[in-house]
Amino acid sequence: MSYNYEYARAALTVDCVVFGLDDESLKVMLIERAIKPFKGKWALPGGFVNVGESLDDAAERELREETGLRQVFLEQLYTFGNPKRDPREHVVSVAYFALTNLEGHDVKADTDAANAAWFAVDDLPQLAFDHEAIVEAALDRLKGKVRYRPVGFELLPEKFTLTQMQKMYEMILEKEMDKRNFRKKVLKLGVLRDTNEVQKDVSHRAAKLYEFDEKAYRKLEKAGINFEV
Amino acid sequence: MSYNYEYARAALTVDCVVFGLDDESLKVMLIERAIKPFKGKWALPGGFVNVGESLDDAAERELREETGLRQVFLEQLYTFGNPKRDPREHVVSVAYFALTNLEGHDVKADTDAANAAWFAVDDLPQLAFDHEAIVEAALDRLKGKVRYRPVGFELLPEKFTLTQMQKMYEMILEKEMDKRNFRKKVLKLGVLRDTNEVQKDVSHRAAKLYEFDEKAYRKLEKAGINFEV
DNA sequence: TCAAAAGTGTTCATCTTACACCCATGG
DNA sequence: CCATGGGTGTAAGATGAACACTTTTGA
Repeated sequence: MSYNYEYARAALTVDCVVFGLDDESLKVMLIERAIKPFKGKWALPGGFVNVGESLDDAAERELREETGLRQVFLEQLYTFGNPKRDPREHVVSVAYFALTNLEGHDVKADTDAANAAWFAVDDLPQLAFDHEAIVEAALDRLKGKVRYRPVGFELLPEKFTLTQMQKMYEMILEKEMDKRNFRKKVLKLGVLRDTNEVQKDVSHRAAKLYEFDEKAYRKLEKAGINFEV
Repeated sequence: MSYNYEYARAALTVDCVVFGLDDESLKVMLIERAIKPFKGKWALPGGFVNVGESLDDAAERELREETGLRQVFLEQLYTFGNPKRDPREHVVSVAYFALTNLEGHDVKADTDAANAAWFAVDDLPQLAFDHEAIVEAALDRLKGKVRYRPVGFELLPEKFTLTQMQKMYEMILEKEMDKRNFRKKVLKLGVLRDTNEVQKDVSHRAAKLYEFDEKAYRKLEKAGINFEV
């Protein structure tokens, strides 16, 4: 089977920058390429968009196929179209960025990717294609977005402590924050619900656990009050 | 001549949302389609991306070819890939948004477009394809961006009065601002250079003319001080 | 009883907002 | 001399930044 067009066409792919967080650092998921070009190099999960398939669907599908991840927060980032970015031919890639909580997402490359793993964003291996630039753009977007949109919660477990939340902001924004001011500010926002539970199995005073209250957030958003950390 | 691929490929286009400003309103440039589909309907300037051509180049080229505009501020916005957005086949469009000052840019459709004209954003005709959604996205981006990036200056003449600048913000953000507070704030930012010139041919006290001081802005940006209106 | 992290208020400086009148110019 | 927009300051309230000690818990 083959397809014929009057004019030449670039190929179209999606690539996903998936962020995860643990105690140590902000991480990105990479897969080891099983095929040429850049065979053996680390790259972002992604692949070709099918004709008739929306871009969002393609990103979701590739993520599922290559990393086993589903139902993560996924948002279009930017489209990379430099004709030299792929050595084979002109391949335009629509990049997505995704946030997920690392806990319980042990990655197994359950498909044709050779291998999948999390890497700290400040210690990435050399990447295939222009994927370094894509990760860079995703990081910029994350940094810009996290301060005025409640996206960071996707990186945390469902129930989290204020200290975990503060550390998330500190890791993403790469600056330290004052504990008292941080708590005052986020509690005043009114989007955290106290679960009346506390941490278990910690060898110090157990912290309260909070949840992000999506409904409350939507209400505030409609009222024109804006989230800002 | 024809081109052959092993897998089907979507077509790739760019579309540009070009904003301009006059005393009355924020405007968008549209062209009347000379060919099917949607022949006779208004649409965003744009067209097919050539293989081997970068997306930015394609956007610039299409803008030049279809509207005669050059050297406008042009930035990638979002990529629209719904397979149904073009009735012919799956066409993925990378949308750009552009800012230009309307003065002296009399549009002449100097090419194959039937006609080109400016329309107030709050009074657009029915548009071809999903171009309404694209304009919407561009407006959202403009509103979000103008408050913390000095992009609005692209919409003003090179030398402008503070009142013109204030009106620009009021039109984009759709809310009124206090004259004294506005002036205090923007002058304190330190990115406006007083040209020592004043308006001519006005039948009232002539206002001072200012220029945007790009160098000063870059310095402040490097120092980590951020622009915010 | 010690180590480790949780939790909590006040002060000072800065920024935001609201608000009204005189000035310069051309017709 | 009048119409039109240009230009200016102050006070009150809200917000942001700096800062240190006590509490709880498990080992």
